[in-house]
Amino acid sequence: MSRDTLLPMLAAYVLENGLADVSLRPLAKAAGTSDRMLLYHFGSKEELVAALLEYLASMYAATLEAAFPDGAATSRRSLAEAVLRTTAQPDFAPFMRVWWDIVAGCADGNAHYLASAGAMADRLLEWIETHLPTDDANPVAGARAVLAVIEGAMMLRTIGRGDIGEAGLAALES
Amino acid sequence: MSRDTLLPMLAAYVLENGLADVSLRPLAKAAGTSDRMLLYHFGSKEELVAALLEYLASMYAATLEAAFPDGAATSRRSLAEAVLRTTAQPDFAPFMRVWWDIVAGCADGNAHYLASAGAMADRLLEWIETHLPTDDANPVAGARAVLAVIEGAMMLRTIGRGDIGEAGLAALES
DNA sequence: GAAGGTATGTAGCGACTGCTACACTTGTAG
DNA sequence: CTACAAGTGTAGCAGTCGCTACATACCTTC
Repeated sequence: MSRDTLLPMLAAYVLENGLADVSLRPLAKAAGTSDRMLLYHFGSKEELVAALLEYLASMYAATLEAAFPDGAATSRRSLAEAVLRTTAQPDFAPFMRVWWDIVAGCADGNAHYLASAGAMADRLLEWIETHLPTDDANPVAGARAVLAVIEGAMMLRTIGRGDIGEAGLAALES
Repeated sequence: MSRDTLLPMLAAYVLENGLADVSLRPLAKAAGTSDRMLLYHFGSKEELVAALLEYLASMYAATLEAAFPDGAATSRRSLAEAVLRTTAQPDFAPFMRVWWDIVAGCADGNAHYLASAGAMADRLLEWIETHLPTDDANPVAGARAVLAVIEGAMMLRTIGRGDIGEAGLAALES
């Protein structure tokens, strides 16, 4: 049982139960070990969470290409719609919950959370940029516009205002 | 010492220290009372937090008109920029931290958080709608577009990617 | 076979959590 | 003046938290 064998199980537990209120003993139980051993391997809870965030970010990067529709979109808006549709799938919900825990952690000023969230946003931005319509006049600006609208719509959906978010996609029609 | 005299002090403490990990004893100390009395007045921690969320939402509504620039904007984009500029002020930071705690709570499925967050989003949407350029062709759709882009930009700023959010404002140019 | 690092189990520390039991003082209504 | 509800202080319950001390295995290297 090393970090590498532990991390996938820890990540699975966190995706199922959230990251905000995670504690060592249930986490250890889910991974078939003890809090004692988690601290042995990771040094402290803080370092464990940092490793976990890094792992989640890499997991996210690996999943991106597989989980999201591929091929170039026909418009900025349809690309945004496709991403939103994908993140609305039930299997995506656990990740979304963890995502907002991470954002809240960033708002608290936690550097580990900031690094992880930034990496994930950058990865999605890059993915968007490569999947814009091939005739997009300004892919760099376009990707940022799409990302901002997507994230806003995802947040609005999270707080029960998905209708506003969907209507907001109209911002991408130009 | 009733609920009504307690709530402003409790809200002040939460704005200073976040909502996610709040606990009764420090909260009581900040309000000059005891955990015993908080439970006496509110029944349970859950009901206390529910009352607090409602209070924060009403506080937000009352602040909106005062804190944000008034008058009609010259364009959707300049309106979004003005709101973003306001929420970037340091005095706004405490509220933003609590805001992301609330969003994370929504992602957890907490009904009280959902109600509060929804109310605040609706209020901001309404404010945006009334401050759009007077010649906006479609204020209803425009307000939703502006809100989605704003929220996305705020989230990106929170995770240290404010540059992406600002570039994303270009989505509002049509 | 001795030595020494790696790994693991058991037990417990002090601090904190939400909450409650009990006693006590008020303020007010009959 | 009495009765009774509202309000408040003290103390403590059972549980969880991150973390540590201590002992014991194992497995490799000399």
